[in-house]
Amino acid sequence: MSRGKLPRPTDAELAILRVLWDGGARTVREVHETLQDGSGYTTVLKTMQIMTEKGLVTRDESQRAHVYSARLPRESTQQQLVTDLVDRVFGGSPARLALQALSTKKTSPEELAELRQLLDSLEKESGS
Amino acid sequence: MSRGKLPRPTDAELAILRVLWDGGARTVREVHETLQDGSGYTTVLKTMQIMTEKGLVTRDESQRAHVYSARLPRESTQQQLVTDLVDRVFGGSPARLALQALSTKKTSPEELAELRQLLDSLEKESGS
DNA sequence: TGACATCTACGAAATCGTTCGTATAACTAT
DNA sequence: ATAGTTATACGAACGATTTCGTAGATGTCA
Repeated sequence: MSRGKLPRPTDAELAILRVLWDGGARTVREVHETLQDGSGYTTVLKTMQIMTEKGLVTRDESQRAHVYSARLPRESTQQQLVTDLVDRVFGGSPARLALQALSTKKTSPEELAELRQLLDSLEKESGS
Repeated sequence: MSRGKLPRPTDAELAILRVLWDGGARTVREVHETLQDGSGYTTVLKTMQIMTEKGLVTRDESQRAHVYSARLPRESTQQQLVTDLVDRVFGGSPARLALQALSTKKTSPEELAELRQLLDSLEKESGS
């Protein structure tokens, strides 16, 4: 197992991955305490066990309280989910998604500058 | 029913919505023929009936073969799904998602120009 | 009219995601 | 050692999604 493409994480799984991405390796107890949703301890445990089977996380069993880590970095999963959404609802055009995302406003000048920079490098590539 | 916020469409539902967005109002048979996946006729029918209950589509029952239409335009659903993804995996920052989307390349010069134009108008707003 | 085609409605099965109760193992401290 | 705490494992229930078989209604046509 744990070979090949990983499945798209579910909502509950994503919430757990966010905790692992933000804080690094964590035990079930730590994840459960960080998630301040109403879910019970065994619910989080069960979900993390399933995530282990799916290969979404790895775990270190050398201690009594197993220590879980995200298998892929945040950026890989973001990329996967973006590509997925682009294919399913934006006809395969990442630019369409970007336009839609940016039209929600809430973008800081710093982020706008960063985007402009990326646009520059993309145009340089295609225009070379 | 059919009031308030609509649920996030599932994958099968999205495939059907794409057909309705692309081609306008359609009967179950037409949708089924357009979708060249292996799903059976009654599967598509059942899904579209459920979508009617959820309010994702409306239907005209005046003919024997009911005619279905997407309840929301493509853009509204795209917006909903983008906002959803931004909140769930991009810490609420649409610009982060845009950056991730654009770094997949596959963006035409026309789309780049369009993006640059959007950036211009966004910067003008924030800088006013 | 009768045979055939086409459509909706209904319901049931299979799978998945989420939840948690309970059992059991392992550690802690008296 | 014994009681209490904390961990994993297991399995079951529930709802949602996807699938489709079958029944029954409606239309067509020779």
